[in-house]
Amino acid sequence: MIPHLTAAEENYIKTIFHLQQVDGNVSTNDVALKLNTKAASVSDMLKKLNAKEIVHYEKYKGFTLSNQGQKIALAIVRKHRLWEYFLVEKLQFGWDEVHDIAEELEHITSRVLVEKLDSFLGHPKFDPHGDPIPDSNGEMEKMEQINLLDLPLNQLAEVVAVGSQSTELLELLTHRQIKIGTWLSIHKKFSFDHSLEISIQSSPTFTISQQLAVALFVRIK
Amino acid sequence: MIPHLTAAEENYIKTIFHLQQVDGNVSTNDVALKLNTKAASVSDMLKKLNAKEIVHYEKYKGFTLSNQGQKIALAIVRKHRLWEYFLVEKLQFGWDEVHDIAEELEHITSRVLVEKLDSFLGHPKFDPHGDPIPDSNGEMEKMEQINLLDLPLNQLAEVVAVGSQSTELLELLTHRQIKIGTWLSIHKKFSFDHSLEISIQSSPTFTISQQLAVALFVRIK
DNA sequence: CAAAAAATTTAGGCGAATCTAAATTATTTG
DNA sequence: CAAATAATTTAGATTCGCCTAAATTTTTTG
Repeated sequence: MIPHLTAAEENYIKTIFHLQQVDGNVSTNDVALKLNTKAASVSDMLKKLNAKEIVHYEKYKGFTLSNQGQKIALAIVRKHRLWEYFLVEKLQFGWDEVHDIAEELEHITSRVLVEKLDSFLGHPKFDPHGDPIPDSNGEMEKMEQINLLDLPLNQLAEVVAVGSQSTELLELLTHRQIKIGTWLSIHKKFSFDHSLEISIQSSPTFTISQQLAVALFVRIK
Repeated sequence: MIPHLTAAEENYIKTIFHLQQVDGNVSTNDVALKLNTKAASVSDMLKKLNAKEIVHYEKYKGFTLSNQGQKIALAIVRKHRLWEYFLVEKLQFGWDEVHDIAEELEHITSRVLVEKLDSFLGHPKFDPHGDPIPDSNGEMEKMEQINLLDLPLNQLAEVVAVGSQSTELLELLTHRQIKIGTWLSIHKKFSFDHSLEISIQSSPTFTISQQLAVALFVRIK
């Protein structure tokens, strides 16, 4: 049913999946760029994935993941995000340090391992960056998230994702005591510099810059 | 300093290390047998490992791990056993189920991951099979272990290792409530069939077969 | 100790994944 | 809309790890 896949094949599948998410159309060059490889290598791999019916592909005409391919992609994303959750919540990594390690861990093959890890972690729904973790059927929560800049005044909202994974952002958010799951509301918006006066939970209000606000995504209750 | 190693190279290093433990002399054929490969492939790999100064090798004359090679081997063994400990203690795997998964996990490269995992697990000294876990310097506890058949009568001793990792053995030990760390003593030895009457902790005495006894290794306080 | 057996290495080849350079097809634009 | 440009694919090579078959060296043994 599920063909055996090498780590390289899995990386292509995951990359195509993610590129499809942001813009339905994916090109050979896009994939090459993301994977730090050359367009010629992508062509080679597309032929292989086509033979395994993981992508629909006609040369020079483009390609998309098959249903089969989508399922595989979701399984890989599931593993990646569960491991990220493990690394941050159990091993005390910072969220900016876990991506590369999870990139390796996601290729461990045991299905039982994934399910036991999921149980051990308490079936988390979101990873440390606020991205949803697919369940074993590939279902995941849709996040109706909006940028903090678009949140109405005095509307209580929960931080659910961040726009980047840089160390600098993490440092600032840690200092401000903001993390995924923090509830906040905006008291005032200053149009001059687009800074915001906000309060989190029951603490005193403080001000955040426009640059910080664009990096935060929230969901209304 | 440490050359980059592929998973295949690491597997050869670990195998040579283990074979050296039991019998100082290791042959090309031994390695081929352990790795389910052919002698010709081992020769190929030996040339590569020799070029990287991981083994000392002269053709037709034999080979051994260099100091460098030993260090690498110990680092791999450390990772393997820490992951086994994690799988059994945290994810509730049976000890007979974890070997193959740990075989994959041991090739994850991050050094800081290993140290954080070690902390998270509480710096365990022995893995679920009773084998010692090297520390980050490659040091590990020597186990002065003897076979249960050689334990003197009425001498209290701790189960520290098992001779096989079969499901059948695990099933029996679970039923008998014996595991790594269990304290026991022998009350009587029957020379007819080499069965033993033993007691664990403060429970009533019971009898175990010779076959079971040879599979158990204990250490005297 | 010489011939047979066993162990080891070399030679040559294969599939996976990558690359560069050249060829082909699609797209853009004057 | 034809020529230039961009995107994509093919051709041919390379490295890694493995294979089989043949050659070589070591070890065993009659």
